[in-house]
Amino acid sequence: MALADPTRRRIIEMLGEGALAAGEITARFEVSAPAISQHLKVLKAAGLVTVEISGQRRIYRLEPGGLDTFEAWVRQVRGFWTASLGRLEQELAKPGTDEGVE
Amino acid sequence: MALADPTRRRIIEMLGEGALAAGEITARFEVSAPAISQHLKVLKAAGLVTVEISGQRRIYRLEPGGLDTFEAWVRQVRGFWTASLGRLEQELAKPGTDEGVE
DNA sequence: TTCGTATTGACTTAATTAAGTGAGATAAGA
DNA sequence: TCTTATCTCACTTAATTAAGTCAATACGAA
Repeated sequence: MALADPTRRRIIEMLGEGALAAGEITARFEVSAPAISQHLKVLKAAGLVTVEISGQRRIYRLEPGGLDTFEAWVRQVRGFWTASLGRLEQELAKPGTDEGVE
Repeated sequence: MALADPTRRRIIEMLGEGALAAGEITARFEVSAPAISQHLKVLKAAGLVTVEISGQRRIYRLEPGGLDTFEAWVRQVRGFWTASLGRLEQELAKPGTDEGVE
């Protein structure tokens, strides 16, 4: 699941405040550039973010419909009144349920 | 010309003492990894070195016939008695003569 | 239950590709 | 001559792909 990982959720939160280049996202974490690159790949595959190539940079931004789709999915699975990302943590962390929002 | 650049000649000298992974070559210079990667690409295109992929590593070694071909070329161009790499420096450094040994 | 044995997933290291910069050479025009 | 425009080439930065490690989970057999 794309949002199972806390690092990916933090990326989504960051992008909520505005678009960022891959390198700017990496700078905000302690892990390596490839690690972030791989997270971004998952988020993109799940339809949660989009990329715009600008010269040497890759600008990542939130896909407007992406979180809506995710929210709808969450409601369906758990009921919308418990749809807190924090409380879903254990549920989402279960492996093998990785078909994502899309 | 593949051997016009002193960095590339130093790489060839290093490989003369045995095969090396790309990273080991990089470690012996002060420039960035991509810079070395690009030099290795030129040397490979000129038939002077070969690569063997070994897991995550790329092992570079001298192509046995490569320098022979180069030497023959040098003799043809300058006469074998003046075929010192040092004295050819200015000649080799001329741009636009980049068809190489091959 | 317990003990291998897979599988998953986040991560690192190794290396590369792609894009852009800057210095030196070349050539054409005023 | 001077100067301006173009080209080449070594280089850097930005980002990624590929390969491998490691810990946690899941799972079937003894």
